[in-house]
Formats: sequence, C-alpha cells, structure tokens
Amino acid sequence: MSERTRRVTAADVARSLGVSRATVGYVLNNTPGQTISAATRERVLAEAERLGYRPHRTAQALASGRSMIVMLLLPDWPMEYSLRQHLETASRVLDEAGYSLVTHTRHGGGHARPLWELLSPDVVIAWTPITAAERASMKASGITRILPPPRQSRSFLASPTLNAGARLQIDYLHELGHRRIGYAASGDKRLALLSRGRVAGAREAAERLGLGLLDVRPVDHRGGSAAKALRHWRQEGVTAIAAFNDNLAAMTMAAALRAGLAVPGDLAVIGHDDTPLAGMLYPSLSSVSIDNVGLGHYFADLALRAARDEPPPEKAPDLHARVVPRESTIR
Amino acid sequence: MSERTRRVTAADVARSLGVSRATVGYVLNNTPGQTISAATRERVLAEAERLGYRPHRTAQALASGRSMIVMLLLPDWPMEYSLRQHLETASRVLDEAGYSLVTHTRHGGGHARPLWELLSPDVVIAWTPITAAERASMKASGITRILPPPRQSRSFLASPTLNAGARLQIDYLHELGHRRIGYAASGDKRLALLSRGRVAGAREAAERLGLGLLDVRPVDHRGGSAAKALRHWRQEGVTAIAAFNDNLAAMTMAAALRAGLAVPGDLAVIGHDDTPLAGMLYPSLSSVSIDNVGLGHYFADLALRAARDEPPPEKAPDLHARVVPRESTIR
DNA sequence: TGGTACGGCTTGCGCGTGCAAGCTGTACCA
DNA sequence: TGGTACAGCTTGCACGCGCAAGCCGTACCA
Repeated sequence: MSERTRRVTAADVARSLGVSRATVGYVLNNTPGQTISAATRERVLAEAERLGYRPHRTAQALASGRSMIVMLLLPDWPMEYSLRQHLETASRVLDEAGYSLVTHTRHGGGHARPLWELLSPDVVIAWTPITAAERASMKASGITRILPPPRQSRSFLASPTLNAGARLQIDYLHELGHRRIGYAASGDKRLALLSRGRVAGAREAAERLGLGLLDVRPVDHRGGSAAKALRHWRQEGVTAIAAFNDNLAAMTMAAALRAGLAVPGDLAVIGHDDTPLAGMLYPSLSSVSIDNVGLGHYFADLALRAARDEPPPEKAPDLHARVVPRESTIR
Repeated sequence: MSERTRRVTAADVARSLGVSRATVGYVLNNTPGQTISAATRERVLAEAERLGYRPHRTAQALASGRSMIVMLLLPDWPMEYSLRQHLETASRVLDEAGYSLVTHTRHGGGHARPLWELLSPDVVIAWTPITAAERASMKASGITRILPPPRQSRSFLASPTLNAGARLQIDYLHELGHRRIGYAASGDKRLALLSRGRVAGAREAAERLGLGLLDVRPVDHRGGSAAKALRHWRQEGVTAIAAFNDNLAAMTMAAALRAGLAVPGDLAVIGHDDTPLAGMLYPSLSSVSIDNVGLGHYFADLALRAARDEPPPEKAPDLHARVVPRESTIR
C-alpha cells in the first residue's frame, strides 16, 4: 500500500514551523479575540500554502458542530429547466457566505440512510412538503433548522407568489381577445400542490376579468389525455389554452395539430416556465418566463437566515413573471 | 436556547445500559472478530432503538477514514432526462452496498471550496473530463480513488459504447430506404466530446452501408442554426436526418415544417435518447432509447469496485440501444 | 522597584466514533 | 489441582480540528 500518502494536517504545518497547533488554527481561521503577530501569521500562511494544507472539513464539522452545508430537497418530478435553474444562483450566493449547497432528490424507495443523516447539514430546506417521519429523522440526526417549519410545510408551493405566472397567462390571452379560455392542469400527482396553486391563480384572474368559470382539464404524459381534454374544450367553444407548464402546452398543441386545428388560428396555446423546449416547437410556444435568479437569491437568503438563527424574511420573492410571446398565440 | 436537545450518542446508550461504549459499537456495527453474547446484543439493540440513537456519520467518517460517499460529477449541460435517468438506479445500487451517491454539477464560477473537499467522498467518478487542477485539489483533500484515471480522462464519453445509438439511427434510416442521410451534430462546446463520438459512430455505419460520406452539420439552440443546416441538407438531396439528441431533432423538424416541408414525407427525422419530449411533438419524434438502468448499474459497479480497491470491469456496458419508431420517420 | 496590563503564544480538553489491545472469569483438559 | 483456551467483555488511543484557559515575557506606570 506504500503508506498511501497521508494528507497534510494542521499539526504538520505547526510541527514544521515549530509553533503550536492552536496557533495554526487561529491564523487560518482568523479567529477573533486572538492576537497573533504579523510575522507568525505570515509564516503560518506561507507554510500552509507550501505544504498544500487543506483543512479536514469532516474534522472541522465534528469539532465545531457546524457542517457549513445547506441541503436542498428537490421534488422528484421533472422540474427540468424551469425551477431548477435557480439552483445555480442559490449555490453561488451560499458559496460566497461560506456555505455549500447540496441538492438531494428523494426518490420513493426510501433510503437505507437518508442523506441528511450522512451530511448533517446545518440547514435543510425543501421544495416539497416534508413528511413527519422525515422531520423526525432529521431531528434525531441533530438537525434543528428545517425549512419550511412544520405548520407551513405546504406553504411555498401553494403560495400566491408562484401563481403570478398563471394569472399572467390569463391576462395575456384575454388581452388577445380570447373569452373562452381553458386551463391544462397537471395530472401528475407529484405536481398536485403546485398545479392546484396555479389553477387558483388562473381562476382568480378569470373571475377578475369577468370570464366566468375557467375550463380546467387534467393533462398528463399518457397518450390520449391531451386529445380527450381537447375534445372537451372544443365542445365548450374554448379558443385558447393556458397550460401548467411548457410540456403540457406542447402536448396540447400537438393534439390540436393532430386533430387538424390551426395554432394559433383555431386554438392559441401558452405554456409556463419558458423552457428551451418552447423555442424548439413548430409553431414555437408562447410561454411565461420567471425570474430564476431572484428565486435563487430568495432560497439562499432563506437558508442563510436560518443558519444564523435569524427570523425568515416576511415577504415572498417577486417572480417578475412576464409573457414571452411566440407563434402559438400570435401570427 | 434551552440546551438545544443534544443528540443521542453511543455513550448514552452504553451508560444507560451499564456497558462500555465499545460494546455498543461492536454490536451496532456487527464488527467481525468480536464475541458478544446474544443477550447483551439484544439489550444494546433495544436500548439504541428506544433512545432513538443515530450514529454520527461525521464522527464515523473521521474515525474510520471512510465517508461512504460516492460523488458523481455531472456535466453542466442539460442531460436532463436522457443520461440523468440512470442516476436513480446507480443511487439505489450504491445504497444497497452502504454507500450514498451525491451528485455535483460543477458550474463554471469555480467554487470557493469544492464540494469534494467538504464531503471527502471515498470515490469520485466523473462523466466529464477532470482537469489537472481539480485532480490535484482532490488529491490534496485525501481523495485517492478518482475515476476515470488520469490518462483515460476522456475515455467514457468517447467510448464506442455510447455510439451504439448513432450507428442504429443510420441503420434504421437506411432500412427505410433513405440513401442520402444528414447528421445534426451538437454545436454546444460542452457536448463536443460526446457529439464527436456519435458522429464517428454514425459515419462508421454509413460507410459500412456504402452510403458514402455523411453530411454532418452543427445545430444549436440559436435561432437560425437549424434552418441554415437544413438549407445545406436540401441542396445535397438529403432525405433523412439523424440527430445527436431529441432536442436537436425537434429543432430540425421545426425548421423543416416552417420551411413548408412535410415530415416525414420530404424529410424523415430521428432523435436520440427517447426523452418525453419525443412524444409531445407533432409529428411525434422517432428516437433511440437507451438502457438507462443498465448504465446506472455500470456506474454503481464502477464506483463500488473502486471503493474496494478492486480493478475496474474490463468491458463497457451494453446500452441495449433500440429504435423507437414514431411519426417523424414513418407515416 | 514592584505591580499591572496585555501581546503572543501553548497546553489541553472535547467532538463521537472505530478499533487494537488487554483484562476477567469460566469451562475444559491432563 | 494447575494450566490453558476462549467467550465476553473493558480500557484507551486515534482521527483532525475548535476553542477555553493558562502561561510567559515585556512594556508601561506609579
């Protein structure tokens, strides 16, 4: 095995310099309340650099009780581009604050050992509701900062903030002159919470505009569901469809074209999230784009405040939703 | 703060039972070479259960030198569905072996502290080539098992295994009677390695079939690129397009339809990866499906062997690529 | 000249675990 | 009856670090 070259520790740096290990630690951590001469500080830094010292994060975590890890629990539905894009921003912001973002997708099977137990993150923040069992498991692992808090576990996904886009879709279609509008909701159970929220937003907008009841139909990836919904809509004289996301919009549009309808002539369609897919279709798909960067900042802020045991920000983030018009709604 | 309820440690279990901490450890870890009476074993297990003991993974990692973490470095291109689906399988297989899979996407910015330093995984395994700097950083963090090894850093992405699908595309189009076939390669630099491999596979198949040189054109997400490629192909009398992936296929198809061509009448199109997108289009997109489960097993196996310091498997995995025919190639 | 203040360090414990080595009593054998 | 073997434990160190507390010398002041 040839003594698998051991990694350099703070003790190595100290020994090689003839100072104590504590001194090395104080210098490298810039520990407040310690007075170290500039000369020593310089020597320590130089030697650490020379030896290629890397602090052993595991040992740091054990000693300090903080792992500097923020764990973001993602839904296992395909959020693809749309909501996932904010991760990069969140990761960067947290990084600047000294925290690392680790994402985790809980897939059904039930892990032998859940990842939070392994990583002991300082903060767990979840997109999807956290089950009581999961919460208990986290508590037992010593995780105290869990977002969202118990009572609000479903709050964010159902929050009005995330409905702004849905309202906008209806406003936009109304503006184009459509008076009978259908809504393609998600038939996927995993998306139920989010979908319900958006439906509520769309309904609200429709009511405000005096459009009467919105014709909401579930669409999923299974073959006939879009075609079936379409028949209903046509019977009701619907001339425009707002969809839960771009995927459902694409499926609805395909069903319409396959049925011999013209898009947007006979049926206008608008998606949600402005994924790359929208631009790949023919006709290209109008959509609603969302401020993913802002969302990333919001999540990072949420996590950082929790890590510092500060109260959460009162106000939800502004999504800055805006319509991206393409061929599927305008000629 | 009310003494933020401390987590239960092995010492708590030992104390409450009047046995030593080592005994608790031996029982819970089933340490070989230790003889513990059935009665004591039972008592320890019961008490650990009763107190809700969870081993402190961080401390375990520090003491044992193994984190039981496998870190998979993902490319930052949108592999979304296609190649990413294998993750679930890999995660499950590793989980059964006691390892946890943590995925990490290195986005350009350059982390202040790279994630591998934070987690000290037992194995790092990368889809994309690992830079020399990254490799050095890993070594300095004490990570010795890095896949792929230095010299082969580009091997997997360029391996013939991953080209099986491209060969199949050409075979299939040839079978349908097409003799002038175009290939839509990826214009994305991040995909260059993979794309080049597939182009090579497609070329090989074309040559074998006596089709002469394949007409390869880059397509990317930018507006005009598909239309431009299409004009070239039409001039050359191309009647069918094999695309690097479903996205490029969709864009090519949209460009064709927009130009007034019939698909598949004037131009047949086949994608690669069989993403959900394929079924959402009109005409629906023929594609090549890949055995993601098998790929997941392969990655897990690769990681596990490395973790145990065993030699890697000699043979690459069989992708079991197969054509999924849809409307874009057959009427 | 004695006392105090404080800069600049060192000593040492604790974090929760794995594991080598040692220790004790009983069973068994010559 | 004395010795050996071994089941069934315990003692104690190591992992690499953070950090509280202490220690030593010099500068400054009365």
